[in-house]
Amino acid sequence: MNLYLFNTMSGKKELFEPINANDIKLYVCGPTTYQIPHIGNFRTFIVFDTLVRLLQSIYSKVTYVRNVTNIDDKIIIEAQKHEISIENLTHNVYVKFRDECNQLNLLTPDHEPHATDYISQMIEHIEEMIKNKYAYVSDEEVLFDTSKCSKYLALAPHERLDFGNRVEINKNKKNFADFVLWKKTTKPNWQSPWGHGRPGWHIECTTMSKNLLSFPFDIHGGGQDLIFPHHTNERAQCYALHNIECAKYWMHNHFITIDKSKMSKSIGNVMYLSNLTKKYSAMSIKLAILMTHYRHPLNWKNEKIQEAQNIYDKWIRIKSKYHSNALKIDIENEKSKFEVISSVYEALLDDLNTSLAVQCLHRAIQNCKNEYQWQKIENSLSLLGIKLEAPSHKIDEKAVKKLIEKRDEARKIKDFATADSIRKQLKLMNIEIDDTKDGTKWKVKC
RNA sequence: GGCCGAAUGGCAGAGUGGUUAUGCAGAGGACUGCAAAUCCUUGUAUGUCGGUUCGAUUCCGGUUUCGGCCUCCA
Repeated sequence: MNLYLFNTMSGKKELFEPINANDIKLYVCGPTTYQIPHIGNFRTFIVFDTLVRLLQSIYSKVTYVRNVTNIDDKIIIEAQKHEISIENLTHNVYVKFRDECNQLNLLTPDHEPHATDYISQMIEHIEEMIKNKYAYVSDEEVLFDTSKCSKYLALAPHERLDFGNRVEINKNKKNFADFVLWKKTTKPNWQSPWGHGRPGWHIECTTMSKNLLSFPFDIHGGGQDLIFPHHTNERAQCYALHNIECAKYWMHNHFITIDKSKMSKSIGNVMYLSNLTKKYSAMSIKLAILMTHYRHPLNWKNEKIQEAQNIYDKWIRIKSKYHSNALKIDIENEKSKFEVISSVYEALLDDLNTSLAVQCLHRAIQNCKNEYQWQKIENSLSLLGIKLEAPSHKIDEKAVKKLIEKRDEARKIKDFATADSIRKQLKLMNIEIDDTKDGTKWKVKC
């Protein structure tokens, strides 16, 4: 069983060979909790959720870390805007974020470190970098000296470091690409050897990954836009501390676009899960995202979610067939609980080809003959983190049954006008009915 | 400007040097009082110009268009 992953570092699909097969270590850059993440942000978390599930199916232990950046300029601005404390803002956003993760059936990471819990370790690391001559202190900040890192642009070889005309030049910097490790500020502030201030963005991830996973770890993931400068700088910082690569494999997902423009808060073309779930189920939104390969752009359209919703609804209907005993067979042992559709698995092992995996699922579902095979299909779906569950609504069952009885009576005396009007009434209650040989069945519309 | 990526049927989207996936939508049929669902049948595609090849959607080169990164970013 070989897992191939596209490594940004080499620009190629590579055979995944773990550093230690007894404990696979994965770090994914998580949300900055100034605003609830939009669906584009969630693409990353959905993609790496699938990766973690796949890794868990192969290896006995997977340590998954996804951080929470809870200190950042944007957070400070947002808190001021709403006249609330930074702690309140970041906590509120984090709670909502976790709720949306649950709706999307995302695994809870083994560690979800909050940046503010690691300030003292960040300070230690910055001190060490200064000692190793990779960092220097200016009037305003502590800066990282990128010229000391010979392979600084290894992850992003196409970047150029001579575009000074595009950005305001910071006179304190020795090199244009140098970045901030510690910024001297009064609000919010932590004490440090360089005075009051707060850490730079890049050191946060380095410190958290070092503390929870140690270097080097297996996989570092995130959105494509983090390649430069964030991940480039994380690499550089690890070199400054240990003179090694921090991660063996770097994985980056492409963006969600709307009208071909990247979905981003700065453009303002964002979609939020809470809006989408008013019309579509969270699972079908997840399915819609997994129907495109993670390294390809995903242009968001309502038609696309509707398609996923149609597919998901159909799967729910098919599932109910296998729970009706009609096709039940004896399952010999517990084995089928762990078996998956091999074509689905192979697709996932090939650089997480979730799109192909869904297509293989269509075929498997089409050919499914018995409950044993259905179990394999559900196992395969769970590799994608997709649960087949009809949404639960508060329904007055008695009222529904009464209406259906009334309709059946009308049908018996061929009063179809009354029968149809009752059906309309039920439809308004979000109830779908189905006239079968065994009588009228009803269910809540997905 | 530098670099990178993409281009496939109505839509979405994989794979593949030769038999042209798959899904959604559409059309026709079966079933049904009518629906819904289900089943059967069905059409349409590889941006453009060259090259390599017996054969290219696939490999190579040019070109066009779109998008991304270039210290806000998933």
